[in-house]
Amino acid sequence: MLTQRPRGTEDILPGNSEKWQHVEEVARSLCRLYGYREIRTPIFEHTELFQRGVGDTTDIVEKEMYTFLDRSERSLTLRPEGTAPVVRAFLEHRLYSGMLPVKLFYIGPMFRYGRPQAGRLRQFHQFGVEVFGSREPSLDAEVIALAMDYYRRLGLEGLELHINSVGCPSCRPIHREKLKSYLKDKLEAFCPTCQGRFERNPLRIFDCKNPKCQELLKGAPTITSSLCPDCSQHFQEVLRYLEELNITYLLDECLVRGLDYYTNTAFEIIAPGLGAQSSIGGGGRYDGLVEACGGPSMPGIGFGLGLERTLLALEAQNKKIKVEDGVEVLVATVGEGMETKALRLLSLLREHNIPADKDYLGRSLKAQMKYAHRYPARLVIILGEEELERGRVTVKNLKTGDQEEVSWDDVVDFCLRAKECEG
RNA sequence: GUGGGUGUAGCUCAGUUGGUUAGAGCACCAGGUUGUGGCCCUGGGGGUCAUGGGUUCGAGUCCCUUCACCCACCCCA
Repeated sequence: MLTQRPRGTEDILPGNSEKWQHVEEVARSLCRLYGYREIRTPIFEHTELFQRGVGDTTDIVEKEMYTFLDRSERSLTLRPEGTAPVVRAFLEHRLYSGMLPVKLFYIGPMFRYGRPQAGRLRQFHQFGVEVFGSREPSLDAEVIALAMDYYRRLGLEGLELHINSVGCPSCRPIHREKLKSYLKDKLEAFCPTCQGRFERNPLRIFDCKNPKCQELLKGAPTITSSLCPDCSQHFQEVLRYLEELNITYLLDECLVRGLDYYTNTAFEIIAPGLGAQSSIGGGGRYDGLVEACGGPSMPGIGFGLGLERTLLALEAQNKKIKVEDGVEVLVATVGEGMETKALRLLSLLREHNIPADKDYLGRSLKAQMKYAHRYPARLVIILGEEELERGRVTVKNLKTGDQEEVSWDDVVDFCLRAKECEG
């Protein structure tokens, strides 16, 4: 269908686009406060970047990527997430050879092919940050604090911060094996889904909602108990810093992030009451990713927040975003030959940064007044033959209904003053 | 990707056991005498009844296809 947008995409229309501008503006100003600078990477990248960066056994890479060949037979992919492209740019431009740490943020569309649902689109938007060059636990705390601060400033309440440590390449495999050997002889009793998870990602079994599976999991080894001393200490310090910052968290040993590159700290932010798409953001540390992408050994940490879901959460909590609309002045005309004067007045007002507009449908004065009210406009300047012959115009304040004649030369000043009064 | 629900004007919905030119409210535009909004009155524009096919003398109404959205799962943002 020619007039139908592709499945899983959205048009952001006036009335809504202002809300997007708001959530983006809050993100930008917050990043400035925290010392993060914006990076803009391409919408598409070489397919291999995501295969290596995200992990080629992940669902994202296996079945959710928008991959295509360009005219030179290069395999390209619309970015499904923000971290791998930022890492790529970080390496390509050798940002690691400058001042560390490098603190970056991005806002933009991501693409994943899946069955759409509310809060789950094929083209969706994320606000994310990435920091390279430090493995200090205090940085983990800052990154999490930034995410929580963002939601707080937007007015969201009752969010849950789930946090866990997924260990490092030296302790995670050990835990994985411990868990598998524990589950091995009980496997028959688990639900089919969990049996499938056993080989692919045994840690995911903890996620199962089936009460029978949960019962069977009691007594299973937890990741916390398998962490190596370094990881364990790092995690404890992160938690301590969070407490110092008064950020409440939920220790969630079931939390396993879906992307391969995470190490140590993993977290997820949940907005209860959003249905199945209640996870509005998440992130974690990825100390091995930069090196895996061919760069130097360089720790990293970041998060990605879903903007559509954030907006949904705001709506669910009845947090209205003020939409700025209307104009300061609407110029109305009466009689023939007023067009030129109206255009000149408009350009004069706009030169003085007074938002102004006029009717372009040749409406009667009555209809122009109605238009002004609907717009809405604060002032209407009426250009009529009678006044203009005396070098004057009529200015009507729609809020108070007051109306007075002002000389043409004073109109701009008059509007500026009126604007300040109501300012 | 799996299972289920829904689909009539821009929006919210009517539409009787299938039966003439498919309706209402809101919104939009114009009038209600000659230079001033909200209310009221009158009129107007706008729908291939999501799509393609089938059953029937006849389908918005019954059956199937496709598409889109919604819900759950999978996964995640």
